[in-house]
Amino acid sequence: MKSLPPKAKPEVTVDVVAFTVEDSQLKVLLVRRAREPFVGTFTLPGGFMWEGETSAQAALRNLRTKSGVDSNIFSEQLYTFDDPQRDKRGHIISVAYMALVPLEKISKHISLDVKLAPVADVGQLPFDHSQILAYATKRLRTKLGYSNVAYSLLPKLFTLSQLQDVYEVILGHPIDKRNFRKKILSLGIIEPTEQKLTGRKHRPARLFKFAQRSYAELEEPIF
Amino acid sequence: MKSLPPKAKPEVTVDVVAFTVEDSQLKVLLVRRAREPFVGTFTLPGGFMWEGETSAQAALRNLRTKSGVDSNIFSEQLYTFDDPQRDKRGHIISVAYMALVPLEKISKHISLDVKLAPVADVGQLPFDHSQILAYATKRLRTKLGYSNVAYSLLPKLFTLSQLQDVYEVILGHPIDKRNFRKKILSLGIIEPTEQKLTGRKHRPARLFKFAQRSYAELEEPIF
DNA sequence: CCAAAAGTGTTAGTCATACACCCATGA
DNA sequence: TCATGGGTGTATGACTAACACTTTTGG
Repeated sequence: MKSLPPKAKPEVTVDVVAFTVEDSQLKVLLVRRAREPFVGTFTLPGGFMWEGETSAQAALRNLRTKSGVDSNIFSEQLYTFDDPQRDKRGHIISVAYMALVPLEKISKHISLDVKLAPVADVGQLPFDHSQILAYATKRLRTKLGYSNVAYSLLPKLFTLSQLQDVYEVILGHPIDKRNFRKKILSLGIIEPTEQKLTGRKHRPARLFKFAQRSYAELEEPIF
Repeated sequence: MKSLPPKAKPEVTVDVVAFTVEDSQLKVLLVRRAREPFVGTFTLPGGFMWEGETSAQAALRNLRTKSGVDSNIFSEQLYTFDDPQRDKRGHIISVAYMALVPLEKISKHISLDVKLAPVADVGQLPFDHSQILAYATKRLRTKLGYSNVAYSLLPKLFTLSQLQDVYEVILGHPIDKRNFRKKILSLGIIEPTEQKLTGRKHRPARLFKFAQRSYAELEEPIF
């Protein structure tokens, strides 16, 4: 291998894959680019990392300034994408983050420049954002299997059917209702409340809450 | 949050956690630093990433130039460590890599400046290298459970006891010999050969090989 | 013949899976 | 009273975990 000039250094950006579940579909937040390259097309929100901040801060800052989504959401670093060709402007590496947001915290920010796209049919995204999205989707699926992350996609109170829907949508296959309830309750990560969800045209569902609304890994896998 | 000057950018380095198994212990490769800060102390091999190369290339390049270890080893990106305070010289982020090396490929490079330290008692390392090492150790443990990575720590031919030793050392607990053999053989990731390992003062062991000597993830977890 | 590691099956318990009906409500 | 989703138990098969003795070699 040739020695390149040791003083030429790549620049660092962050990109955020913000997921939510809507209408029994896994969706990702996309924003319209304000600049070249790819002005006007929808991409993952992202931008340059600044000196003095962490990439995690940069990720949330970019998510906030580009989409308005803010406040107390789950996020975690995924992977650093660094193919020298990934951005035509030069060698720009990207630290990718995944954010999980309950729908209620996104809806009000939807606009002409901020949209939710079903992951199943986003099509091609600019840069290597399709690759980043694929990586994030896989990570989310895996993570669901050994942690309580589902809390970050649901409101404080939810029904078991809503919870099951989150699992089915992300795992991509149906789950038996009785087995799901047995399993999830035996893990002790959620607790029943006295409240019920009424006003639907069927039997009211009991509302549950997560025992802990912060990330925790489980001893034994769920699946 | 205040707007920092958008043109100040962090610099990018790579650090490599190179594991091997020796004497029934998980060990990590450390090299003596040639420069300030921390001249003369042992740290993970690493260095600046250059423009035009990927971080994966930078990781293997640094491993090679600082320790001599080369040629066809397993490596994967772990995580990007980016606390602005992690390096006193300024905001320098590090893309951490894990490398897995069979002992035979390391031994000849051991010297006054290159050593193997048991992970169980390395003590504190400079920078945030202890944190990086802890992260790598956890990743390795997890990965062992759903992939064939063990191949990367063993010679082409090995006995079942050697393989079991790798698992026990990394997982940190003993495994029942009969159950281990049953399980690992049922997965089909290794195959028996006709050869035996003789010359020991006990019954010769059959030698096995991995069906595939490249990374593969398993359908079902091993543990 | 002794020491050392190699090699080999069975059993009991636990866990995952498959499966169908009644209930409470709003319209 | 009908349509809709909420809520519940059991039985079977599969897998995990625990366990001890014989074999083959070198010294």
